[in-house]
Amino acid sequence: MTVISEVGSSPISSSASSRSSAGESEASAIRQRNEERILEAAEAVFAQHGYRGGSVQAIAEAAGLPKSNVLYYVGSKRRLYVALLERMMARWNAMLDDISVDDDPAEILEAFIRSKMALTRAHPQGSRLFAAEVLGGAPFLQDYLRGELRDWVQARARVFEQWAERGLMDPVDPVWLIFLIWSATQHYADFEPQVLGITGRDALGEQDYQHITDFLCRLILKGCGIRG
Amino acid sequence: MTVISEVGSSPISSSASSRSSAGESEASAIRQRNEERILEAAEAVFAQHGYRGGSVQAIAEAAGLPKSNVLYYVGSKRRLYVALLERMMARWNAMLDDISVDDDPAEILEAFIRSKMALTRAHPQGSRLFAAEVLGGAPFLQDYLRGELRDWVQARARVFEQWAERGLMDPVDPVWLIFLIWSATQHYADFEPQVLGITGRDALGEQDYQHITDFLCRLILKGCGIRG
DNA sequence: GTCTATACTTAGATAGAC
DNA sequence: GTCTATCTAAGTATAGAC
Repeated sequence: MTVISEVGSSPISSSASSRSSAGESEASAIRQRNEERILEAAEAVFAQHGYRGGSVQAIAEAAGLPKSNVLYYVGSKRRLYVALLERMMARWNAMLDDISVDDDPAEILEAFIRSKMALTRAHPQGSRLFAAEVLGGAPFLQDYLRGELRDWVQARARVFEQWAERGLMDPVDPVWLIFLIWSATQHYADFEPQVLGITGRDALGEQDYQHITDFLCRLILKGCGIRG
Repeated sequence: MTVISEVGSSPISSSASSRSSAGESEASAIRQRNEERILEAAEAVFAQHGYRGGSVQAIAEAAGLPKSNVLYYVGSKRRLYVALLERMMARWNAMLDDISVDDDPAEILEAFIRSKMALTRAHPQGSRLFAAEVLGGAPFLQDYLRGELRDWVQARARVFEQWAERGLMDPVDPVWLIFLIWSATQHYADFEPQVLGITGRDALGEQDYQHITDFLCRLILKGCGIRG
């Protein structure tokens, strides 16, 4: 799975492999530790400021390391950014499991909403990173969007259409439906300051996410004519 | 209406006023022309890269002016950014005022969705600028979100609740409903590369927006139990 | 293998030329 | 009033020290 085309970059924090001695040595403890810190820090910084706006300096400070040290581990700002995007797309792909026409629409659609919401909830920074990348024109993710992800959406769309033909749901445009679900679920991570500002809270808790998920499931299923 | 608190900045391209001679002179033709170019260019650049990532250099190139010249007109990068945010928030406020407090839920809610969609459609760059600002933690817009916008949402929420009490719609959480509408409508501008990549088009036309708007109106109204 | 001093480029801003 | 040469800070990256 090579999500990003632009760069022939060997992933930074992949399962194994290092350029050190012969073949398959594990990364040293200190390296592993520093890389983890860097990845977390960088995800937050890039999520907040985008690729251009996120400085290695800011990442270094957030990771508690000298700037030059960060570059030693990750090679370049670009490679770091790509590694983060790949990590997030891997999470996304793990969520996109397959379904068949014979499954129950209500069950599947609800699982769809819930898993997307869980992904957003589990990785809000990754969600924002993705949002910033797309907002900036998706320079690194274009191929992924036009390829893998598109195929998945089209396949899913066909299933929805068949459900509609069988009268199991309204004949809504399946692609717009998928976008609606994605946008609604992403919103609580990506626009968190707006949500918090308007609701007057200082954080969204597990309960809030429960309520929101239930609300979305109910409204969307009903809106599609499932469980009418 | 002072949307942004941080800076005591006199707006750049306001209706009248200039620092020149005595009082109320009109901006010179050349100034007006250059400022317009700069505002448009800057909106695009900040929308793409955020505040930090958007360089004066990039804005200058997009506007067809030397970098130093841009700074002469706008004073500073910060002032320019604030002016753009204020312009966008003014549009937003104009939209919010537009929605009358009628008594027919279906009519109101549909008008709500349509006006928000029209705003996004009319100013996609402004929409992305706003998105980038909020994604970055809304450092400039916090007061607006916690103040004006919050009040508007709360007032509107109370109306929705009264409708639910009268049995005119399902008892959905009105604030989550508003967020759903905002996210769904914003999505087509903010995540345009994703939408285009997946649908395989190279632009969304007037027809697409019509279809999407109709789709959203139908699904959301039905989902709330209006026109059940 | 780990880290830092140094190089070079671009950033935002201004003082001064026209 | 309009515009540009110039300044200082911050940016990424690397060559070389430990």
